Amino acid sequence: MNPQQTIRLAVIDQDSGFVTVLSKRTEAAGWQQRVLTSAIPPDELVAMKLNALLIDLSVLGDEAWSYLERVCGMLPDLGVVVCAGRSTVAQRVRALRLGVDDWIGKPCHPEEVMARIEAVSRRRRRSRAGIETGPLVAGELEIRADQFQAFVGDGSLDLTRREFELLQLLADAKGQVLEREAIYQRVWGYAMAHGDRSVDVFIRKLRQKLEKRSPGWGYIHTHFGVGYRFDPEPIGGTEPATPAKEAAASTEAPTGASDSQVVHSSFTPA
Amino acid sequence: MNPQQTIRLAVIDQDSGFVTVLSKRTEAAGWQQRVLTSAIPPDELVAMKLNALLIDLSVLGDEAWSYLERVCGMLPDLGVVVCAGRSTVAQRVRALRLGVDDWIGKPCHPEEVMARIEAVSRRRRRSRAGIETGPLVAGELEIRADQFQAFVGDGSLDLTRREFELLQLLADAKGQVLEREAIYQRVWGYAMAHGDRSVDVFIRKLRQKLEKRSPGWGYIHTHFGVGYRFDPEPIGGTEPATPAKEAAASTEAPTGASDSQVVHSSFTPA
DNA sequence: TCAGCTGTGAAAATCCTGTGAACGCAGGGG
DNA sequence: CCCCTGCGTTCACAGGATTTTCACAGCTGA
Repeated sequence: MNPQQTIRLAVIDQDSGFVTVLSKRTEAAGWQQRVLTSAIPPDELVAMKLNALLIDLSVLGDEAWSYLERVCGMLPDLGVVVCAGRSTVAQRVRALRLGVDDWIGKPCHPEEVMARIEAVSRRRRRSRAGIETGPLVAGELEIRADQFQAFVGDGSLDLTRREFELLQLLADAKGQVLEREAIYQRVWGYAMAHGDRSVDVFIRKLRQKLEKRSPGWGYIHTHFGVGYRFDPEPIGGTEPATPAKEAAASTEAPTGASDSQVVHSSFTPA
Repeated sequence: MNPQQTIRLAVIDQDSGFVTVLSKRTEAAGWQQRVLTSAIPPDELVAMKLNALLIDLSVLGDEAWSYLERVCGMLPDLGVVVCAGRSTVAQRVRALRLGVDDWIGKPCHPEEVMARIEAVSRRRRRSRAGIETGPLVAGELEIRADQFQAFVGDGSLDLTRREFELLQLLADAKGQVLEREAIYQRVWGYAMAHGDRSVDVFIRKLRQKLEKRSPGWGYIHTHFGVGYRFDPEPIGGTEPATPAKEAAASTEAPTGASDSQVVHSSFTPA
């Protein structure tokens, strides 16, 4: 049901006409997109958790090659597409050898740009899928996306598809509070009907299974009136046998001082 | 691992001038290259263990799209680059969406063609490499790709073509859950029609044959709502001859290897 | 304390997979 | 040329597994 992963794209371009047209299409396609008018440090790109980047060469100026080299070096899993008005074979070859995935000449058709970006991120994903996709680890939990399975210390957790996708989503956004609407949208793939409690029910199932296999850890925290947050935290430690009673009463952990930002549904692509 | 893997390229093109020039360069670069003047069945491409393919669209004629779909479907780890004399945006988009990795217009510079092929195959290092060396062994099963046959301890399993390809695909991805769509795409070569149950039927046939020749082993596991996973695991400790419902009834195996979500192939008491 | 949320347990509704069997097709033999 | 056989595909059904829905109880925060 989820073969097509949403594309998280950043566009670095000053050609507002082009960007506007492209944005309209990407939005319609449900991509998450961020537009920038100048180059930003590669580490900020890392933080954006992108899977594709479209850069107009002219924005980069003299730094172009070194910038591309750094970006490709630091984000080996990012699909990088460069576009440029005029270019020579030598430039294109140089960029491609540097690690850039595709080069498109301008003017170009937005549809083709999108198709190429899709191709590039498809390839990245595939190449990572089988080999050494570092499993997501949290607390005693380990999630392997390629196996559709989650593991706790002594074996695999027995999760259904929805449970797994929900857990994966939460764990992927570790530390962030996700609103129900956003969760529903991303796991179920469409908007949540008014009064739907499915998310709550699945949260409960996850909590039960997690508590059973990995007692003494609080994994999923409720934010009243908002949603849920995943954050593995060993609980007090006196009563591991206590049922799914949450540590919601206890005030916030000292660790998560940084991001208590809520992810709103409006940020979520279809 | 070697960062720079030799590229094994096949070129399908009738433009001898272009091919000659390109060959000179690829040879100088140490690539292994095979030149063909007409399309060959995707399974023969599989046998060639390529990591990149360059096709001139005009060679394909009317079959172009279905051929590309089959090739991209059956060889998801292959970098496919299409080149063509004249083309429209719609054609390029269609090809890219079909799974083609790059599209180059002719005339083009050989150096750029090579750079693009490199870019496309850059991330295609798969663990398949190790498998080529010897037969794939799993449980009591041994699969020899070169002979198109599978063996259990005392003799060969006779599998039909589809059965063999399915088994090979699964075993190749031992431990990973493969979704039905992905399986179908890779074995049949094109997208699965909605409601098609062929995969399930072949899984059953495989399970029957495996259980008959190698009882007491669970080879193919079902992940409900997702797909199948190949992983040889001896069932129950003591009585391989009676895989009744006991296995399912047992709550949790402390060993952790077993997973009650997984439906083991069980033979029905007639 | 109150209205609004969330946790829970269980029933009801859906969806998914295993299975047996029929169908159509292609190749080989008679 | 026709029949037989092996293979791949399709169908319909049954039994389960999973998801959704509901009603109610327990909490939360103002």
